[in-house]
Amino acid sequence: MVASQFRPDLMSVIEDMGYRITQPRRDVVKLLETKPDGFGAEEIHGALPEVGRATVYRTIRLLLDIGVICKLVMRDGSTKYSLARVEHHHHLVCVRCGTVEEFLDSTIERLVRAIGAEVSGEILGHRIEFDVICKTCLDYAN
Amino acid sequence: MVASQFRPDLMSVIEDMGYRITQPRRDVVKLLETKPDGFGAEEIHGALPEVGRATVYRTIRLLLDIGVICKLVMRDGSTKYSLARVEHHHHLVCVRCGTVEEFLDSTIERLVRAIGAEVSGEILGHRIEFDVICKTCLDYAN
DNA sequence: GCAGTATTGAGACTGAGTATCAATATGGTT
DNA sequence: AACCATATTGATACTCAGTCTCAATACTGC
Ligand SMILES: [Zn+2]
Ligand SMILES: [Zn+2]
Ligand SMILES: [Zn+2]
Ligand SMILES: [Zn+2]
Repeated sequence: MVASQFRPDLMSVIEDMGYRITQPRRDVVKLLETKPDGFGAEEIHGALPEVGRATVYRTIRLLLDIGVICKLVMRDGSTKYSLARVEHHHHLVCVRCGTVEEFLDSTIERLVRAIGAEVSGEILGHRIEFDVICKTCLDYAN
Repeated sequence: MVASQFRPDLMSVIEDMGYRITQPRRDVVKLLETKPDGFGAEEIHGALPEVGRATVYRTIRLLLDIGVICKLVMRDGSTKYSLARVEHHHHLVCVRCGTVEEFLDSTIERLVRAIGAEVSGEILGHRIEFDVICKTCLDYAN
């Protein structure tokens, strides 16, 4: 089971994968559903004193495994996790405020597939990432 | 000064940037010029007992700053550095042997520029990375 | 060669993430 | 509703990559 295009209840995705529904998992998931712009692990931990640090990291790993969040390494080297709304997508990351936006473009996907034919070896996957200054930050600068 | 298309002597690039020519820097640069496939920082350090660990990391940072190597975060989370032969390029990373190959495609660059117009906000840069099984690993599997 | 400054190296330190393991919570069963 | 087997938790110790500190040393311009 994988996250659908329509953001189902994350807890039921976890359950469907055969994992148990626990209070810590509920807490973490509930919190990150309110943070669509990407969040750090320690940020979650700080906001949930009742959940152990190890459990926060374990839950993040679990959510990564089942594909409902994505991991992003920012330009400054820090790591952010962000809810995955759609299955295959890329990211626009604002270098100023850090906001993460998902990005889809069928043309680029077609091209990427075409490149597979030209390249020696077999392409298994790809990642595309844009460094941007988002609309909000641009407006704010004026 | 930035690395040219023709891999100039890295030491002179360093000198041109106003940094001093030192033995540790010579050692690190010399070693990594023999490792075109990407290398880890500890790997360099292990191979150069006469150079301090901090200096290895400092030299890597310096080379990143002047743009003659690139930093790659592998799928397993480990970090590799790899000589940059050409200025703007992307990477084909073999998920089996870890070999890093540089990749250029004018079509994708044109497309990426075109996307800039469609997107709200301003695109500053991009990164594209392919996970592949390289020719050698494919052949070896047969 | 000298002076002034950039660089070095040993080692302490940080921060993200993982391993350990006894204690606890969960879900299926009766 | 209590019971059991096991998945999960949390405190803590640990690892690993990378950075900081600072006294000692090496460069470079003069
Ligand atoms: Zn995403
Ligand atoms: Zn894609
Ligand atoms: Zn490269
Ligand atoms: Zn490009």
